[in-house]
Amino acid sequence: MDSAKLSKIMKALSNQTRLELYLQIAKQSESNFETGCECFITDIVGSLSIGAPTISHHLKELANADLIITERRGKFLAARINKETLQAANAILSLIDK
Amino acid sequence: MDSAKLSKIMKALSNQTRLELYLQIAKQSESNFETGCECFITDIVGSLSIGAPTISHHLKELANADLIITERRGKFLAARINKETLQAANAILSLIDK
DNA sequence: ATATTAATTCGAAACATATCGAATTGTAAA
DNA sequence: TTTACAATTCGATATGTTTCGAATTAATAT
Repeated sequence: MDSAKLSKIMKALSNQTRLELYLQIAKQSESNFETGCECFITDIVGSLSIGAPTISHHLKELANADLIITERRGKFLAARINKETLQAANAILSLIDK
Repeated sequence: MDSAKLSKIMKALSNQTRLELYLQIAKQSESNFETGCECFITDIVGSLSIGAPTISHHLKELANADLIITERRGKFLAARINKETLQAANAILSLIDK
């Protein structure tokens, strides 16, 4: 991974609200192992202190950085962590503190 | 580490130029093990395509996020990686892709 | 002392981001 | 087929960021 890609990932996680959104998706995905590690956004909306339009915007940024994968399930939106991206980023940063 | 702190770290690494600056400091520090893993900024300036004022600004952002530690050495500025911060951030992200 | 080099500060311009309310679209339920 | 709910789009505003050039400070060398 090059620095352009890595900086994009960092940027996606640089906003506190967006980072919390990402961490929530990660947490929910874990506890929903049987449903393919997915998380319904509607279940998160209430716990973050921002409106739906902003959440929609943040989700797009996370997806754009390949940090999450979203899919519509009827009326709802499901999201899950894209582990590959996080692992690749981790790999680079781990090189530094060896 | 809480999400406020983690998002600040991410923000500091979210700009490509600033990330490259950080990675350069990491690289230089490694090869200068005998000098306390320090890196002289003046040696980096030429390799980045931005002016000195901007580098000064970026260094402040990195130091502000506790990602690097800087110290004046006479006419020059020395910088080194603050491993604690990176390790703490890595620890959180590693929890996700287990 | 003066000139030189490294780095910082300041002010400004250009650009990007976060957030909102209102209006809209997509889907399912009554 | 209306109603209700989840999510998105749009336009606007306020705020933050990146970068620069000019001026300044700090330290060294001539």
